[in-house]
Amino acid sequence: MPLSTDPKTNQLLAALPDAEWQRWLPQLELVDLSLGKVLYESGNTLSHAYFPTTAIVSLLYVMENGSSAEIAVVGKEGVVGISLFMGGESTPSRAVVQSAGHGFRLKAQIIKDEFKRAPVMHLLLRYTQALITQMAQTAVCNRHHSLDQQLCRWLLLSLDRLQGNKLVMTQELIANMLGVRREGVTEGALNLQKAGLISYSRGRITVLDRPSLEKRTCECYAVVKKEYDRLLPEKLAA
Amino acid sequence: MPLSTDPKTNQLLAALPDAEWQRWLPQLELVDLSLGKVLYESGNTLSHAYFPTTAIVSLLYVMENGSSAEIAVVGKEGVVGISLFMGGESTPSRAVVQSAGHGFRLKAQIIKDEFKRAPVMHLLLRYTQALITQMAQTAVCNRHHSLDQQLCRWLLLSLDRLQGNKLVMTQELIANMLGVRREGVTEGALNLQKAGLISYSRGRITVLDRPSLEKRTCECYAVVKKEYDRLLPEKLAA
DNA sequence: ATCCGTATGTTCGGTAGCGAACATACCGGA
DNA sequence: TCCGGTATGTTCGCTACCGAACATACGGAT
Repeated sequence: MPLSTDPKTNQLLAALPDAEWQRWLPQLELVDLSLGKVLYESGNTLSHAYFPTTAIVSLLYVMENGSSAEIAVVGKEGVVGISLFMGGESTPSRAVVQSAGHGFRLKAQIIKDEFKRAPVMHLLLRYTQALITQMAQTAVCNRHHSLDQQLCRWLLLSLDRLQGNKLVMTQELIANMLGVRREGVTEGALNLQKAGLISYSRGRITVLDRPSLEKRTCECYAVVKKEYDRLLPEKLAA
Repeated sequence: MPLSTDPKTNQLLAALPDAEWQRWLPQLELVDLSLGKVLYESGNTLSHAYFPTTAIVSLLYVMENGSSAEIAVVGKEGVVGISLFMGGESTPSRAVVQSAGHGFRLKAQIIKDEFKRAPVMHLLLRYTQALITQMAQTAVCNRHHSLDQQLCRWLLLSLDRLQGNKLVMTQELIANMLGVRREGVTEGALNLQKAGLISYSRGRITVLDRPSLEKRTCECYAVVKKEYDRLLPEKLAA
């Protein structure tokens, strides 16, 4: 029977190759994870990575208006603080203990040292973290924001991934992407057209007033954009 | 002005350290990414990683009933096929070209070889992929499933991350996690209690009939569970 | 110049979940 | 044993979005 004080109750620690296990064991610190404890706050640099044994930790996205959505749960199968080895140092999410228990933690520097040896990987891992942010924000946006706002977000994100201010994209396709009905997209697009922000015809969309689009969308766009810019600046320090 | 036939239009390729750039360049294959082209299908092993230059690719989760939701977009800033270096080989998502254009691809084996050198990382990256699946599925679930189903999913995911069949958790907290009103959770919990699947009182929930809970939830639970089991089996080949 | 496929627009009833306000009832501590 | 705080239950009107069915109209191909 695994005890909460046995690091190997955590399945990741249990699965460590022997060499790493030997290196890490003396550094592992048993911690009490009491209900509501915040392991890291949105945007903060992490001091430790946490390996829960008997606790559950929620990864939360908190909106500007305070409403929130869980984007993932971490328990004895995982680790809290993936940004430490993803290379991004922080994430726009918050980690909160959702069910009290124990776990082990490892100083941030130790985790980071472990990953220092791989050069290319850093680049791709940083990108991965940006992608993960986008996914998480999508989940939150699906929960909390209107179709109109999501449409703006989607247009902006798509524009950022191309050059220019035109998109070749039918409303039907956009609806599939957003997971809504085509009619809903028609309505949203009409609103934007009436407001003079975009114009479109048979699958060709032109963005006429990007600043207004950015004003109209929810915060989700900015969060994602900011993370991409942070993690993947134009001039990447290789 | 970046051309679609210049690999460095893709920002990840542009940011490669020189050594890797020299190694990869001869292997990069220019490909035409036409609208609707499927770069990989849910669950399939990837043959290539794709670095778009002028195309946009959507990562889609497709539900059993055919409805779908985009969980992320990839354009010139990124790469399609992160599971290749995450170690999971495949994902339960589909990648579809959403805006025609060009890109470069690299054979799967080449990407994998690049990452062969790092032992511990494999473990954590596999875990990360499982976590990503959970996030993506959360986004889809938020969009398409009823609060009742999401509640079942949430209970099951939480149980999997602890031992036993009890949870210490108020409905208020669950509501925060799911990003819904507490009243909605109350209603859902009542339904489950009436049906004899759970019992609860003042923050203590006991699951009485787990199989029925699994029948009642949406497919999202199974998808996530399966990915965790696949990527992190009890006996991990280190 | 016309035709047809496909993209877009419109309407209608139905419903899940929201926001707000309030009612009950359990449990632990004084 | 009683009290107070907190957890749970209930109601009401409202709105965004759904599903379905149908109307219009653009624009490329012949």
